[in-house]
Amino acid sequence: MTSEFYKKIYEIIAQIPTGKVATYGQIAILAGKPHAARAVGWALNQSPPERDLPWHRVISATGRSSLPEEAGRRLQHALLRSEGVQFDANGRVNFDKYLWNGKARR
DNA sequence: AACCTGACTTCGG
DNA sequence: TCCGAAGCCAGGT
Repeated sequence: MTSEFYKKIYEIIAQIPTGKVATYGQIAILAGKPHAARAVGWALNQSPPERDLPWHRVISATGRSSLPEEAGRRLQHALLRSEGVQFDANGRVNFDKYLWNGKARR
């Protein structure tokens, strides 16, 4: 749990700017493990609320929400929409517009 | 240590 | 475009 890997993932996700989204794979790469996309999802699933992580800005490579439950997907959709991220008719995000470039701000 | 599971990704049909 | 199989990682049993 308290591994450096997790901390790194949390660090990275915390850097995703408002109005942008990132994929699990992208985060895995930035964390130093290009093929640990699934582990990233795991980390998020186990992430403590007190971290105040913008988990909703993390979506699958297909541009859709990967949450297992309908309610969760709706919430994520709503949160992103409130930040200005638009979804197309198929419920997918336009990466050309909203994909995070991976650069930390500040 | 082996096996299963999951907020993933990629490739082929 | 959609579906299924295979590959990868960390955790839990």
